Amino acid sequence: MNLQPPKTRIQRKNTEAILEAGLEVFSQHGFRGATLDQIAAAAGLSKPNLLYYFPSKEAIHVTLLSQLMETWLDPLHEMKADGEPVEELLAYVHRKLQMSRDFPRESRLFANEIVQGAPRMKEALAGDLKNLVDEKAEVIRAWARDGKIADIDPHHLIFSIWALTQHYADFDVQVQAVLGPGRDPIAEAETFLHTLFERLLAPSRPSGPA
Amino acid sequence: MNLQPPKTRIQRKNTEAILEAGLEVFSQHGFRGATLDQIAAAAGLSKPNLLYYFPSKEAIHVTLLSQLMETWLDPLHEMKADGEPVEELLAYVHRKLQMSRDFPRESRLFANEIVQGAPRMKEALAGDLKNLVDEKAEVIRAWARDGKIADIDPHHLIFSIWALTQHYADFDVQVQAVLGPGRDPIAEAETFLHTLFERLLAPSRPSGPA
DNA sequence: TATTCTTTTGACCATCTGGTCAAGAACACG
DNA sequence: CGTGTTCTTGACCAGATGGTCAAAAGAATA
Repeated sequence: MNLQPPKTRIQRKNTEAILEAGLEVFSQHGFRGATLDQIAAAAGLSKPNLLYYFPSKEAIHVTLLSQLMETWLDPLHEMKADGEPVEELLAYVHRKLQMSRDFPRESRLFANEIVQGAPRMKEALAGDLKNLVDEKAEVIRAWARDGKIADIDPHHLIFSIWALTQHYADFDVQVQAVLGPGRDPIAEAETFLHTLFERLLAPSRPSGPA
Repeated sequence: MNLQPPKTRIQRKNTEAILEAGLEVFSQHGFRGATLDQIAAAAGLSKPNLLYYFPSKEAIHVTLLSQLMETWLDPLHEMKADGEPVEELLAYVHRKLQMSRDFPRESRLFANEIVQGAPRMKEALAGDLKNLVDEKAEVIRAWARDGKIADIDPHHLIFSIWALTQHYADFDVQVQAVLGPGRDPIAEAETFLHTLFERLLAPSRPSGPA
């Protein structure tokens, strides 16, 4: 078992290479679809060498998943109760969409895991994730109560943000196939989603300070 | 190789059982994650017997996928240019959400395939799917031009319907984990999505006959 | 340079998995 | 009932795959 922070320079380099390779391969083929040989090759190591750094295939996967969880929750964490509600929510949408652009593999790794029933993540979902979402849902509910945004279900609002933004990473092949070549799906999505959430969130009877 | 429509009663029964089992197993584990033994067991057959009806694992998968494609496009097909625009679109959302409720395995089978790059479906996506979507996008564009609905990108509108409805099937574990027990996610989604699309589609300056 | 600790690897293994095959069981039908 | 056809299965196989191990090669340190 390795220590949490790799000690030597060479250890750090190789564990990083393995995780990068694992991300690449797992996100493309899923856990069972990925092979140690693929990952080893992608990391530029021999299979036994790879297993010198991680005790098993599953260990690599688990490490990736738990690292990912933090990155994944970050954008939601950044949404602050004391900001301007619509702005805060639109900014959250923006951050999530940027993640689809910048970290599509991470998104697909996550998607693969969830679609298949999250066998290795259920606790995290019902734990950290649920807690954070519940907390932010309360913030959103308060905004709605104050008439700052429309009165909609906060949980489903958050789901809709996830669904709409991650779609552009997870279903990228489909999006590309349907749109055809020469387009920038995420740039277009930026505009579209801005409009969508602006309209969805606009309070019925605006209560304006300013 | 089997004839398209299974001849004998027993052939029909077994091929059906196999496809049902395949759907169950593939949708839960993905193509590579599924094993012939699992499928055979789920179908109540021995592995060699299963291979008497389908020449290979891939053949089962392909059969499922192509059958699925039709079912999948149906709800969009039903959206008619001569209906009331907002109604037609909301009805489409409704149908898609019902599919998430009634055919979650089909949705996940599809999701698995797309997330992993659609290795066995790319042609279908760029062919039938793109054609249908382009056609319906034109209908939507016309509605927008006539001021019947808001002027938004039709392709991304369709993507948003897919993303939002399929999310409740594909990411069901996550939705359940976050919402906690004792709720009916899809019933709630029905309300939420109705509101969302109503607001999104409402034309800026209503052009009303009636 | 000698010694020790870390890193790397070739050879190997047990198991799993997709798929084959020949022979037996069940069935349809005259 | 007899016979040809369809259906089913136990035994088997080759290749892939996750993982082991002992020994070699490379740092690091003295």
